[in-house]
Parts: sequence; structure tokens; C-alpha cells
Amino acid sequence: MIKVTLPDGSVKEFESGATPFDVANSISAGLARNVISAKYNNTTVETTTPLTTDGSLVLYTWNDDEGKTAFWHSSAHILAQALEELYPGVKLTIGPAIDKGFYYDVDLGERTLGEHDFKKIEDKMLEIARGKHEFSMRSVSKADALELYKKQDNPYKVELIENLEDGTITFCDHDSFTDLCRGGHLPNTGFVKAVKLMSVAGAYWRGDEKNPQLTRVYGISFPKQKDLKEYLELLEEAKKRDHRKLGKELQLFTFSQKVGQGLPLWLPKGAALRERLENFLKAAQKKAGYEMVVTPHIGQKELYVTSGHYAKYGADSFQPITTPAEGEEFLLKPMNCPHHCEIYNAVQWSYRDLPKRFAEFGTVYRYEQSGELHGLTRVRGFTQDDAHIFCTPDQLDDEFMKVIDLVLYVFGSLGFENFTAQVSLRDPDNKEKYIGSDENWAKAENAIINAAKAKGLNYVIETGEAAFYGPKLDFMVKDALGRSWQLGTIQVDYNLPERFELTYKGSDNEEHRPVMIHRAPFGSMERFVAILLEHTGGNFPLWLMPQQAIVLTLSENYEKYAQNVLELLENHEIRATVDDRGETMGRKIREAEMQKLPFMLIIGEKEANDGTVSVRKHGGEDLGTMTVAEFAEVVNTEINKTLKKFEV
RNA sequence: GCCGACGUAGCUCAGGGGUAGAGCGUUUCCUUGGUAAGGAAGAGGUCACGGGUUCAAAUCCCGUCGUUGGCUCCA
Repeated sequence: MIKVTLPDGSVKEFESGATPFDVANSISAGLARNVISAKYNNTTVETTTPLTTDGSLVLYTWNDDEGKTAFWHSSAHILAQALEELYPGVKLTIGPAIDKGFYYDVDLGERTLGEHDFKKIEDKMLEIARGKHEFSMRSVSKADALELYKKQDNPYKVELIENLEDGTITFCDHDSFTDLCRGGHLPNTGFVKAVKLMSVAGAYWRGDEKNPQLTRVYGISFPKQKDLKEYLELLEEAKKRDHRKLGKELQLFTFSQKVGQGLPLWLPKGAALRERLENFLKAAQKKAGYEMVVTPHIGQKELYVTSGHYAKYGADSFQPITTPAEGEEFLLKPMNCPHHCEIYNAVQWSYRDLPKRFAEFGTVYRYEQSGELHGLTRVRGFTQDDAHIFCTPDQLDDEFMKVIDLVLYVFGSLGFENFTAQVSLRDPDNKEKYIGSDENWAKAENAIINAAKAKGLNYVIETGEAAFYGPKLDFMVKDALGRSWQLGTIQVDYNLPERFELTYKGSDNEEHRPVMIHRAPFGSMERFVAILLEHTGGNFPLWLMPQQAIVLTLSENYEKYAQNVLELLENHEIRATVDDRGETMGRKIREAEMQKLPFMLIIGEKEANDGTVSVRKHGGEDLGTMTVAEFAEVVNTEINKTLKKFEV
């Protein structure tokens, strides 16, 4: 008999050799039907793996991430089988589960694969799934494993196996298909009821561009047809909210081939939106003791040699601009911090002056590879809501927490309610990748963790994700569709103060090194606007809307009254325009709806006589008739719901 | 940068070796209106760009540029 401990702490006894499935069955028939995978003593096992020792068991269903992983990993096997059957001679490589689905990388030889082939492959997969073939693991010797794949002339699997230790190698079989596999599968293929191939892309073997290029087929699968339908609907919704589409429709920004790829052009409405965001942050920063600075768009190459950026990124950046006569070299600035360091250096500081907080909406230029450009989220020229805080080591904890406050204020005002923090530390086994002393790293890492704790942030620690010059705290927000985005970032830096020989005079009358904090709550204006667009679907918070209301006249008889109303609105600082074209009310409303204008103020004979407006909200809600002053109250109430004052 | 897909009117897209298409928008005229498209007429295209094949290319082929899904990278 063995003792199996379940997650709730209860212990059950089973015959040795009982499987996780048996355990599930002893709990309930429903669980037995739905159990997908399991972990025994923290090791992934199949639901059919006999348990022979005491241990603790966790059972997973589709509702667990681990269950989904097993589900999708198993689906990758089915995909591989389908590809093998449809395209004899394909060489299989790897096929893992990913965040949303799975992929399989195959070497198709001379063949190509396109979306028109998907239907055929999906049908084949479903046919295999319907066969309810059991997945079963078996151990093989290294020699046998190698022989199999050598016979198939598959250098990829051979390479994988050569890196494995004899005795640990397992194959997974289902139906007529066999694959090298570590394990973690569904009980049988029949669990997969819906399959959709999403895309096909090139991918290098082991992610190295020197290696042969493979064909990667992406897919997703579900236990119910309905789940697939919902997933596709979510994708549709995401498409509707795509910032590139909305940016065009709402006339916020554009790109021009002539200007150059990755270089966004802000149209008047987009520029107004962006300016409003900037002013919002400027006001909060002013309260928090920041001072604005301004620096040029280029800097001498020497500046970046000093900062260390040239050595690290110079070759992969826009190349230097040279002067015609002297041959001096200048770089488009990829960062604002070197400039800000020199601003710090312009004056001699006492510890009494610190912290200094220099802020700038600084436009920077980075050479992003052409394939990496994407709408406003990946561009070659963008504006960071940058600031650098220079403080004494003693002030670091406190300053860091103040920055967190500011970031949380920004998120709150813009409707990002779901977010987590990621603390990125250096990889202690790989210290040569980073610059700076152990002591400084320890101090900086502790400061970040302490601040995250003190502020009650929901955070995860990622080792090895730090910047080369210091650890950081990144904020990941979840948008309305549940997608995660990295937004604001706060980074501690002991390196640049060293390189730029920044100093302040301490109370001991000695020169000391300040610590630097880099921070950008938005990240960049471009990326932030893109994310905000997708989060809100273009229905920005009222305070941010480029235009908050439109006055719609029922006929030209009310043009004059419309102008009066507009003037009153302006007195109440409500951003509005008048639509007094000779169009029908139906059309005017439709167009205003499509422009996502929050309020429509309709005026006709009745309103003109009473000195009122009839208020329709975006989406159709009728708020009835009221005076402009009453309407201004409605607007202010709504704004105050989201836009609070920043309290220091 | 690499692999795949795409590039036709301002926008969304259909078509496809033999005179360039639709809807929306735009312009003009009519309509003076009550909560998501009033009616009519007109204008608008070197079918991304450059080569090639062909009697004939927007269509087929090659290249370039751009967009896009991935890969790689991301101070």
C-alpha cells in the first residue's frame, strides 16, 4: 500500500501501482472524467503512471494552467502525426505548449506550407483525435533512440537525444505515432474536440539564425467546440480594438513610407491626446518634486562611449552622423540618461540638495530590426516620459517608493486596475553579464524588494532579467481582454553615476556618489497610447478624450443657439464642437457614435426655447434635457470618478 | 536581418492574360429633420515601384520598397 497526500492535506491509501486516474476516480467520477494531467512529488506524471511510493499528488483539469499545458502539448503530438501522415518524410523537431496553444517545428525539405493547407491538417488532426488513441510513455535506451532517428535521417532529434542522459530517455506513443518526449499528456487523443491552426512561420532550429530554418505551425485546441468559438470571438474583439485600426479610424496617428518605417506621425487629434497625457503626468510630477529639463536629439559619440551604451549597442544602432568639415561623430540619442547625467554635472551638489529629479519627455531613436516594427508599440523614434532621480544611498528606499506611488496614480487614473509587478534581479551565476559591484547590486536589489513589499504590490521575482547596469521593477498591466502588457519601469543604477563621475558633498565634507533611478510610468508615449487604445477600445477616460461632446442641431434654424451652447461649454472647459451640417439627426448621431464621442447634445426647437440641451451618451443612453451648467456637472462627476488629484 | 502572407479609389475590400469594380467617404443639387446611414447626379485609380515573359500584364515570373504573422533582438 502507498500513502497519497492530496492538496487539501488529506491522505489516502492505495495499492502500490495505482494511477493518478485511480486516485481521481476515488474522489469523484466527474474528476476522473476530467483529469488531464498530474504531478507526483512535484514531477509531471501521466494520469496512467503507476504510483509506487508514498507522495503528494496534484490532479489537473482543463481549468488549471498545467492541465492546459498537457492538453496543448498532447495536441502538438497530434499535429505532428497529422503532418507526418500528410507530408511523408517531414522531419520533426520540437513541439511544445505555449501560452495560448502549441506549435510544432518541422523541416519540410523543399516543400512549403500555407494557410490554404490548414483545413486539411485540422481535419486530419480531428480524425486522429476521434480515434481516442491512448498516449503511453515508454523508456528507451539512448542507443535505440538514436538508431530510430538516424534511420529516419532526422538530425534534429539525434542532436536532442545526444544531449540527454541514457536511462532518462522516454518516447511517447499514440496510435501509430511515436515521438521523443519527456511526458505530460492527456489520457487519450479523444479529449481534443476542437482544433484550429493559427499561423505558419519560419523559425530557426534552436532559435539560432545560423541554423537551418524550420517551418513552425501554430495551433490551438480545446476540449469543447464552444471554447474554440469563444476564443475566436476574443480574437475578433482584439482585432476590433487593434490600435493600428483605431488609430486610423479616430485619426490619431499615421505612418508614411516617405518619412520612413517605424517613424510615427501624430495627427492633430492624436497629438492633442498625447499632450493631455503629458500634461497630466507633468502636473503630478511637479507635485512630486520633479523639475523639467530639455536636451537635444543628438549627442557626441563620446557621450555614449562614456555611458557604456556605445560598447554595448553601438554596432546595432543607427550609425553616427558626421559633421562635414571636422568629421566629428554624433549619435541620435537612444536614451536620455547620459544627457541628464551631464545636467547633474553642471552644478556642484550638497547632500542637502538631493534628491534631484530631472524629467523630460525625451524623444529617442533606436534601430529596431525591420521585422520587429509593429504599429505604435515597436517603433524607431519614440518619446519616453523619462526622469532620472539622483539621490543619496540613504534616500534610495524612500525615493523608490515615491516612484511607485506615482506609477500607481497613473494606472488608477487611466483605468488599469489589474496589474502585477515584476522584480528583475541579476543572474548570480552569470555576474560577468552585468556591471557594478556585488555590494551595490545587493543594495539596489534589496531596495526594490523592500519597496515592492512596503507598497503591497503583487509581485514576482525574475532572476536574470535585470538590465546590465542594475535591477528593475516593471509593471505588467492586464487590459480589458485579459492580455498582459509591460508598461512602466523603475530601474536602479549605480553604474552611470560612476561612469559620469557624479558626486555630491556629504555632511562629512567628502565627495560621494549619488544613486540614480531611471523611471518611466508610461514607458513611451507611443506604446502607452497604443495600449490605452486597445484597453479602452478608443473609449478613453472622459478627462483624456480629445473631444468630449458634440452639439447636434436639428436644423439650421438652431445654428445660433448652437454657438451659444458651444460658448457655454467652453466656459465650463468642456471640449466640444458643433455639427450644424444639413444632415439628418440620424446621420449626425451615427457619425458621432463612430467617432466614439462621449456626449451628444441635441438641440431643436424645444431646447432652444428652454435654454437646454438634450443629452445622449455614447452607446445610446438618454440622459434627458438639462441646462449646460447641469451637463457640466454630469461631466465633472464622471471625470472625478477616475481622475483623482495626485497626493504626495 | 531571416521565413511566410499581403500591397487594386481617401477607407474597407472583390476581381484577375484582352476597355478597372463594389460599398462607405468626398463634391454638387434636392430634402429642414427628434436619438446609429434621406434622395439624385458627378468626380476620383500608372492596380506599391522597377525589370522580364507575351501580340497583349493590374493579372504570370524575378527584384526592390512597404505592411503583416512569426523567429531573433530590445539600453
